[in-house]
Amino acid sequence: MPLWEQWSLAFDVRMPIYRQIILLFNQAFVRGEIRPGERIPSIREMSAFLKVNTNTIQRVYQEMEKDEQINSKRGIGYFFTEDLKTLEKTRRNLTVDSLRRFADEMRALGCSDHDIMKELEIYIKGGKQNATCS
Amino acid sequence: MPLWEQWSLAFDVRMPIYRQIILLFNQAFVRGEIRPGERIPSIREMSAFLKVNTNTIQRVYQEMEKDEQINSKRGIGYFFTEDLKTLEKTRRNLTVDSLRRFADEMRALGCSDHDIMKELEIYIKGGKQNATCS
Amino acid sequence: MPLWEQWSLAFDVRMPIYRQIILLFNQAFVRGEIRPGERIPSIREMSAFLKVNTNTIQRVYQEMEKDEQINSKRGIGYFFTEDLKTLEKTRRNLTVDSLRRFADEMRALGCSDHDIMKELEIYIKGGKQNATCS
Amino acid sequence: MPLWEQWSLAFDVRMPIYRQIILLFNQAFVRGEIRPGERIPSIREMSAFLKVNTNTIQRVYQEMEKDEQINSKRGIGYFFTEDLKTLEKTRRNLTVDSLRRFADEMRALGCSDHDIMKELEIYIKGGKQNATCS
DNA sequence: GTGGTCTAGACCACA
DNA sequence: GTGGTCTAGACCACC
Repeated sequence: MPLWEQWSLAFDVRMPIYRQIILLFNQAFVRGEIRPGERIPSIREMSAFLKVNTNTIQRVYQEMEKDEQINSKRGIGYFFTEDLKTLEKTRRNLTVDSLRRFADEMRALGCSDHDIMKELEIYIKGGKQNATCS
Repeated sequence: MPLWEQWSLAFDVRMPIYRQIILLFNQAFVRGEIRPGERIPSIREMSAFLKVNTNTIQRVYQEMEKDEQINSKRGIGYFFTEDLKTLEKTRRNLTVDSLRRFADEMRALGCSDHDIMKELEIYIKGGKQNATCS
Repeated sequence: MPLWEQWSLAFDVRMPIYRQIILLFNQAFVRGEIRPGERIPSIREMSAFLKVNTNTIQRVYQEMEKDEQINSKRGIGYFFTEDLKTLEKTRRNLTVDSLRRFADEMRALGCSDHDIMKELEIYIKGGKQNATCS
Repeated sequence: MPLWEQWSLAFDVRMPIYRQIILLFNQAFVRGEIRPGERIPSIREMSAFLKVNTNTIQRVYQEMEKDEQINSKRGIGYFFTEDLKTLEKTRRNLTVDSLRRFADEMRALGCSDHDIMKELEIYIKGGKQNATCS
């Protein structure tokens, strides 16, 4: 079963659909579930898989091509880049974005650095309790 | 000097102005910078402070009222709730939202729980280097 | 203890405060808790009791005087009417208003007349269960 | 003929237009005149039908979305929820609101439970006479 | 085309 | 003065 068939899209959670799809591609790429150089489905196939408009997929591929994550070969299809530096750059970008946003949000709530670590530890390990956050 | 005079709004960061303002209110509320029961500026005052339209502030206040964080008294003004449970609920909501989003994002990149903690520690302590994330 | 000291006002439940107060007066009048001809508190006393603006009470008394439920005697105070027909008219008005509104609302939900009776019986007798309403 | 084309709005009956529209939607929903999952007219269509401003409809739809009665899909439209629990919840809310308000109003007039049933029966069956209400 | 946001400005009832 | 509602119209991103 193709990887993307199990992707689920959240319509309108303040992130446009085409960005959600790009993110899912990137995450699968970083997790190693897409091999460098691998062919990706055509726009029509993909839009059928995800049940979204072809224009949306069109835009997804355009943006990913602009970021050099995929290459189009006219008349053949789209292929993931084989450049490992791109992979690494993607990983870094996604990681530091998450880290920065998370740290900023917690500090805005008055949490000290120590609190943040503690909250996260509790959340990951325990499940649902959280500390007092100063 | 009023608290809100130093608030800065980032126009167009993929978050509508009214949501940004709500977030700023909530964060100040959680940090303890707003006393329960305190009166908040009138719609007209606030819109002058933040240099946005009165309707935008109106919307902010109405949404916050629906979440029971403030109460309106017609012809008098808006007042923060005195219910400390609301404060606690707000804190919890903001905290677990951040935690969940962060953990989900990192796991989607293939990070183990141990990796997540390590990445965060490095980010907070060190500055910008990050681990390899498995 | 004066009757009105236990009256509670709901700020902003889509019924202006002055109307709420008039309603409370009328209900007490209909229930027989106010004797015809009885003196009612001055505007200043009443506004102190209910913790509302004197203008609000002013309006309450004006409207009630217009409806001939109270009479003002200049320099002395306000007094409830001694006209029993007024009392009866008030009772009728309040009753049919409630009945009509209730019946209209239930019919708008698709309830038959029989359903309405049944729902009401269940609500009054039982507490919280209600029928299926067709 | 579309359902909503026969809806009539009462301008200025102490209930804002957007609330009236929400109520009409809810009542039609409860009466089963709207199928779960059905698409509802676009904001612009609806504002043309009812001859009110687009913003008013926008507000209607947003409030209904927050109550989980409809879902928005950006660039596509609004759709009624398919969750039957929401339908049932709506029915219950509207019903018990009516029941409670009615019972409270009648009791405030000094009616016993038995009187209330009797008054309602007379009103529904007979037309306009009402009992004496103790 | 759709929904989403924002502005400017008006009017109202209320306190 | 306050909050509440509504309109007209603009602009945007998205599908």
